[in-house]
Amino acid sequence: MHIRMDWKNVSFDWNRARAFLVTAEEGSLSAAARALGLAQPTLGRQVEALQEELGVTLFERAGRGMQLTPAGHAMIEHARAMGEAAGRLSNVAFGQNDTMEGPVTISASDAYAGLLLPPIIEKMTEAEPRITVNVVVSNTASDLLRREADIAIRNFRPEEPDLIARKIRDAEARMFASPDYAASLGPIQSKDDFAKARFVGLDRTGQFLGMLQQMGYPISEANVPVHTENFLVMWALVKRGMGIGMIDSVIGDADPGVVRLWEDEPTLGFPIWLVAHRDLHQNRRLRFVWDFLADALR
Amino acid sequence: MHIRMDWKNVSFDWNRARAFLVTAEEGSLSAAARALGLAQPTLGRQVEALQEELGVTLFERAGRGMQLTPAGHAMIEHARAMGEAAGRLSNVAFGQNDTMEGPVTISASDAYAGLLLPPIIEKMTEAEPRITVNVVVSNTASDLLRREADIAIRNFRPEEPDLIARKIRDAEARMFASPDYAASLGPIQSKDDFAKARFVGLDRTGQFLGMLQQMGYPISEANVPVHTENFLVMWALVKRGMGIGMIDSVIGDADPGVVRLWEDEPTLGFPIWLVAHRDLHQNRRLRFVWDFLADALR
DNA sequence: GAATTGGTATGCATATCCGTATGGATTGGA
DNA sequence: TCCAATCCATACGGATATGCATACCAATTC
Repeated sequence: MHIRMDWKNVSFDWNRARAFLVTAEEGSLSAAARALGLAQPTLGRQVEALQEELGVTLFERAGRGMQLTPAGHAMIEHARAMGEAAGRLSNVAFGQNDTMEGPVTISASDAYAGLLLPPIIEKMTEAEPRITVNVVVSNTASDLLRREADIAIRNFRPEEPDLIARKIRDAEARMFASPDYAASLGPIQSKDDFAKARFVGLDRTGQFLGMLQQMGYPISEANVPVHTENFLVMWALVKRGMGIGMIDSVIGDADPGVVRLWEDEPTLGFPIWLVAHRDLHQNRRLRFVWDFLADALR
Repeated sequence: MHIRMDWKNVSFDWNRARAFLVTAEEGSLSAAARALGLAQPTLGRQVEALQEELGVTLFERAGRGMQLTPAGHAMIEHARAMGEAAGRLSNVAFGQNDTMEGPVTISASDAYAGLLLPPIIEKMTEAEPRITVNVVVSNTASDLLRREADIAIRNFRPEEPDLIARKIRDAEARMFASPDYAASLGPIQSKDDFAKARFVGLDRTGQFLGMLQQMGYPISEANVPVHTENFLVMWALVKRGMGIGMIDSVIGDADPGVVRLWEDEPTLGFPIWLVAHRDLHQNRRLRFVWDFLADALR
C-alpha cells in the first residue's frame, strides 16, 4: 500500500536549489541569470533566500564572481543530482509531448542550412504551420546531447550511444563553376586540364588541396588562391567566377548560376545522416520533421 | 576550463516538478497540499502549469484523486530522483547549519517525555535560549529516517545503518507504589508476599504479566486488574494507590509521591540509547542537545 | 592611476503567485 | 436514494517575487 511519506525535507523552494546549482556552475550570479533567462537580482535573492532557509552560507563574494564555501561544496553534488534528474525529466517530457505546436531546432552545416534547407523548411511549415523551426549552423554532434538542437544533419555516423541516426543517402561532391569561368577554361577532357585552373579552397589547413592531389589532379597551392571555411562564402565566390568549387551535386545541379565542369570526373562520396537524441525521438512534432527531412533530402 | 553548459532543459520551474512528485505520491492535490503545507489550489495550478509548460498531460481526474497518465508514469521516476536528491541536499544542509537558533525535535517514549525530560529541557533552554525544542512521543526508530525527529531516546540499539547511537546507561525498572498502598501491603520479605498485590499493567497482551511470572512472582491475571499502554496513565494510577507499577528507578526515586516497595527485588534492566541520523549529527545545534541529553540522562 | 570591464547590492513599480472562500462533482455508506 | 465526506475548479484580494534602473565594488588594462 501507500507508505505515508514525510515531505518536510523536500518542501524547501526547489527553484532556489536551481539558482544555487547554476550559480555554482557558472561562477557568478550574472552568468547564472543569463543562463536561466532571469535577472541577476532575482538569482541573488534566490541564493540569499536559500542560505537563509537552510541556515548555511553557500557562497563568498570573490571579487569576480562567487566562490563556494566548504558548506557549499558539501551540498553542490546533491544540487547537481537534482539538475541531472531535472534534465532527464525534461527530456522525457519532450518525448511525451504530442502537440504539433512548438519549436523544432535543426542543426546543419552552413551549406545545407543555407542552400538545401530553406525550400524544404518552407514546404514543411506550409504543411504544419504550428511548428516553429529554428536552424542552428553547427558541425558537431554534441549539440544534440546538450539539447541545443533536436535534429542534426551530419556527414558522419555519430558514435554516441544516446543518439540515433538514419542514413539518408550517399551524396557525391562534384566540381562546379560559373558558366563564364567554365567557358574560360575551355573543354575539359582529363585531369591534366586542371593544371591551370583556379579552385576556391574550403579550409586553410591544406586538406582540400591534399584531397584533390590524392585523387590525381595535377595542382598545387598556386591553384587555390582563395580559401574559406564557410561553404556559403565559397559558393558565392564560385558563382562570381572566382574558381572551381566542390559541393554536393544535388546543391550544384539545383543552382542555375553554376554548371558542372566535367561529367566523368571522379566524385568525392560522403553519406548524409539524420541524427537525434534517443530520448526525444518519440516526440510527435520531432517525428514529423524527421520524416519530412528524410523524405525531402533523399 | 569550464565547459559551457546548456541549461535550457533545466530551466523549467522546479517547484512544479515538486508539485508533480508529491501529487503523484500522495494521490491527490489535496493530500499533496497538506503534505507540503500549501493550499490545494496552489498545487493544482502548479501541476496545471507544468503540464502546460511541458505540453504533456500528467494526470487524469479519477473521482477520488488524480491518476497518472502513461506519460506521467514515464516521468515520475525522474521527479522521484529529483526529490531524493533534494532530500539529501536538505539533510546535508541541516548538517552544515551551524547556527544555534532553530528547532530541535526530540523523540522519546511517553514516560521519558513526560517524567524525565521536562526539567532537562528547562535547563537546556536556559543555557541556550535560541534553541526551540519539540518533543515527539514515539517508540519507533523510523521517525529519525523520515526526519520527523532529530534525536531519539530509545531502549534498544537501532539496526539501521544510517543511524548512529550512543549508549547512555543501563537503567533498571523497579517496583513503586503510593505510600498508602505500600503500607496496606505490609512489609515485603519475599516474592511470595506479592501473591495478593495489585499491579498496574502496561499492555493488554499479557507481556507484562508473563515477564513478572518469569521472574518468579506468584501472580496471575487476577493481580493485574487494570492495564494501560501509556506510561503516564500507569504512573498516575500508581500514584493514586491503584497498585504497583514498574518504572525506571531514576524516575521513581525522583518522585516524592511514590516509594520503593522492596530494596532486594530482582530488577528488570534495559539500556538507554541516544539515536540520531548520521547525516544530521554534525549540526551544531543538534550536537549541543545531544551532549546535553547524554550528560543529563546519565 | 584613471578608465574599462564584469560583477554585486538596492529601490521601486509591476506582474505573478498564493491563500481563502465557495461552488460543483464524485464516491461511499445508510 | 439521499446524505456526508472528499476532492477539484474558480474567483478575488493580498502577499510575494520579479525586472529595470542604478549605485557601488573589485579587478584588469592602458
